[in-house]
This record gives sequence, C-alpha cells and structure tokens, in this order.
Amino acid sequence: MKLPRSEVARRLEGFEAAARAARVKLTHQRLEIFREVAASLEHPDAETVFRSVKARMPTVSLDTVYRTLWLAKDLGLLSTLGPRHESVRFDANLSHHHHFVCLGCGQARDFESEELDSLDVHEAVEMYGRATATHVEVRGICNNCEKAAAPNPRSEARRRP
Amino acid sequence: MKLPRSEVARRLEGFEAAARAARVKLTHQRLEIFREVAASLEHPDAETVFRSVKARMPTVSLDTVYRTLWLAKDLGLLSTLGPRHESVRFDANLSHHHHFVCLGCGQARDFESEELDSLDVHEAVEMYGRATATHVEVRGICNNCEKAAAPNPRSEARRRP
DNA sequence: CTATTTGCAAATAATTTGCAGTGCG
DNA sequence: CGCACTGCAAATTATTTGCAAATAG
Repeated sequence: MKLPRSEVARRLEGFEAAARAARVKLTHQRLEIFREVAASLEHPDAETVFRSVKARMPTVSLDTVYRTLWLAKDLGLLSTLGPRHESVRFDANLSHHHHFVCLGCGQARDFESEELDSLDVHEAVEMYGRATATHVEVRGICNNCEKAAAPNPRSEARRRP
Repeated sequence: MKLPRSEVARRLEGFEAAARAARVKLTHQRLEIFREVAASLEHPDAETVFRSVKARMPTVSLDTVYRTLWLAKDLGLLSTLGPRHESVRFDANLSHHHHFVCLGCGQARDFESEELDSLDVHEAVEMYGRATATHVEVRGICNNCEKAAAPNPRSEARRRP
C-alpha cells in the first residue's frame, strides 16, 4: 500500500507554495518532516515522524517536528485526528447516537438519527476490514457561539499563539 | 437543557446493577462521580467531574474520579470521546474523506464516499447550531487484526491493566 | 474481618516553551 | 547580515501509580 510518487510531489509543492506565501522559511528539516507525513497513508504521530526523519537527518529534534506539524496545520496542509479537545470526555448516553461538535467552543452534543444509523458503509471500507459501528461527527458552529461576536475560545485554536 | 430525572435514575440503576454483577464495591464516591456524568448532557472531562463532585464531597480526589470513570467504561456504562489514540495523529490528505478505525490496532485509514459526503444532517442538528462539515468514522476490525489470532494491542485497551 | 478502595504524593507520557546559537532569504 | 528557526533542556498538562489508612460487604 503506497502513495503515488506524483501525489507526494503535489503535496510537497503545496507546502512550498504555502510557506512562501506565508513568508515562512523553507528549511531542510521542515521539508523532510512534511514529506514524511505527505508520503504516509497511516496518520503517524509526532514521535513516529520524528523517528523516521531522524534516520535520515540525525540532528532533528522532536520539538521541531511538533513545531513543523502545527505549522503545516496552520497553513491548512494537514489535519489532525485523535485529541481534538484537551482531555478525554465521558458520555453516559448508551443509545446509538452521533455528535455535533462546535468548532468555536469545543462543546459536543448528542443527537440521534435513524437515517445515519442505517448507513451502509460496508462496501466503502471492505478493502480495509469489517465495519462494526458507524459514528457521524458533524462539525459546525453552535447557536451560542453564532450569537457571540467573539466565540468562546476553547479546545482547538489555542495552539501556537 | 436538562436530562429527565427518570433517565438519570435509570442510568444509576444500571451502574449499581453492573457493579454488583462485577463484584465491585458501591462506594459513596463512585455513586457521586457516576451520577455527575449520568446527569450531564455535556460530556464533561475528568477535571470537570472532579470539581462538581468536590463541591458536594470535599474529600474526593482527582485520581478516584479517573479510576471510577475508567471503571464505568470497563463496565460498559459510559463511552469516551476525544483522544482515542495516545497522541495526535497527522493527515496530509486534503480531499474530503472519512476514516476507518481499527478497534484492534488503532490504525486509521482514509476512504472517500460520495454518498457520505452528500449526507444532509442540517435538520438533525439544527437545534444545536449550523453544520459546516460532516465526518464519518467507521469502527471495525482491519484485515490484519482479523487474521491475527491475537490482535496487535495498541491505542485503547491499555488503560487499567 | 478482609479484600477493595481511597487520598496523597510522586511518577509518566505527550506536548510546549525559553534561550542562545545557526542559517535562510 | 538580520531575524526566523533550530536544538537543547527545563516546564506544563493530562493521566497513572505505589502505598498506608479507611471502609463496604
């Protein structure tokens, strides 16, 4: 399972263009770090990227990896999965439900939907494995933040001041 | 926005029953901690639960809150959102896509689906706010873990030995 | 009674930051 | 050449763990 070389190149060009547009320096380490994520299908974490890059460039430091990855995210060149909020959140609602997550304040609310419950995704993911449950996350702006001129800052948007 | 008293009671009964079945002691702090999550619509984190419970029971400690919440999760009485993997994962795929996440090894893979992209969830979430994007997470078992008798342990399933 | 559970304090793991030297534009 | 960028080490934040005292069953 490999990403076509051309796609990696396209992503790297995107990075170079965005960096230039943002007047951000194109250092050797930034290129290597971004290339590592761009060439992967596996959503690596910072530590994994660090180890791979370090093999080719023994002097990089983990903190530069973090700085570069957040930079690339700020430039809109990559997204994150996993921790979207600072800490684990707990949910006592046992019925099958989905989430509406506010991009402004991070608040998550449950909602139920027969239509979403009955989605058939087996075909779409059969190349990877067997699906046992489907969960839909709707992102948007909650009524509260919509009203407030300045959305209540929380969760995201606090990294890299 | 409040949860009907009867639903909170039902959840608490579920907790008591499950605890008894698991021969786990029903302490005052466990009840209070679980009640706090059961009565909330807002998916609190451990710190938030801790502060609320502490107001009524000034001696609880944050680590008991954590222990109790993970216990309730083990008993199947609550689920978690947010960090499902140990660390943040990065994704350089800029096209609109969804994820297949393996419950065995934590590996996440991208997939695209016109059908999922065109889901109309606006009505389902209008009570909460305005939707801007929809992301589907399909959970299941990847071909690799399916084959392996003992799935490669990772991500989840490492908490509470 | 006695095995669990608790609170405390100290330990980890992931991620961030201050600072002085280094290199891109 | 100057200021953004790097590497290092130390700081922070969320969460976990060892242990002696407290308590449910």
